[in-house]
Amino acid sequence: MPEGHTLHRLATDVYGAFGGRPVVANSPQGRFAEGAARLDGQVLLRTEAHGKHFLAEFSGGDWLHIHLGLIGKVDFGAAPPPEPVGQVRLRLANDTSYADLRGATVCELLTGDEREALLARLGPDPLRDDADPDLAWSRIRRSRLPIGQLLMDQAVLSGVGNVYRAETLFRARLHPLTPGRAVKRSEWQRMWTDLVQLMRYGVQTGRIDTVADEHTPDAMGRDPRRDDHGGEVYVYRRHGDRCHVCHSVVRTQLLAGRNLFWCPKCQRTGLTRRIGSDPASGRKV
DNA sequence: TCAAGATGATCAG
DNA sequence: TGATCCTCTTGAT
Repeated sequence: MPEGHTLHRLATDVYGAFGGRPVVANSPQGRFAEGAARLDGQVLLRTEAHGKHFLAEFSGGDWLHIHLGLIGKVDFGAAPPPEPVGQVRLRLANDTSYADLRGATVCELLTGDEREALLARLGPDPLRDDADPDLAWSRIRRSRLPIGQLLMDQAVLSGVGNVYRAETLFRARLHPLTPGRAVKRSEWQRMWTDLVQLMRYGVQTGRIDTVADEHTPDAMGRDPRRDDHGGEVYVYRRHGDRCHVCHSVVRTQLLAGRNLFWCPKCQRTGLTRRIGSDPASGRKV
């Protein structure tokens, strides 16, 4: 679930359900009992998302900070809330709604200064209007690490997870193991523009759909993807299946502990460029 | 019934 | 690089 678009939706949804009013807060599981007790009765002033981090400002001066990690989730429902099911770290409620947080890797209260420090170590977020893609570029162009690894580094840019990484690299026809310093500036600019567009669509729909019109199930006469909440994709978790474009078998490999997916034929660009050479002379394969 | 994974990140060595 | 944490779902046994 949680890539950047999920968190931006969450910020909107939490404010929609609880904004401008006092909340009832508790921690049925007990692990956030102190923090919840502190929030209880405070007015929710605003919510925001930066990359994969959710932040909410309360009238008492506290910032609620949530990071969903790999498995965290928030479920909304109409009041009155039922008995909590499973491990509910935090429940927010009012007259009309409730929301249950489960499985987050971070659920804590921050001061304003701590929030600032958190934001200072995040790279630009394609979903934020104030984001500067050049900040990410200045890191990428100097790094010998694979672009596939840099895209997932939240200090380089924030909000991109494994699905957007795989898909944006496919759409750029760039091999995920291309060293950052062998990526051309024009390629980076196209990828950033693409990420902005794909992730905005994700915020609107809650789905990650990355295939062009001519590659949809309807257009190609194949069954729609049905395994998860994701939409139609080119390579993410499609290893062993045929590429929609060239019919090669999609490959997978572990990189820095995460699964990488790519098409060996469509994504040959960049792989053989020599590190340190003039990017303009980078040879396409 | 139970282990393995999963759209994440941190820490030790 | 590997171990670890968080929770729930899926698929094998």
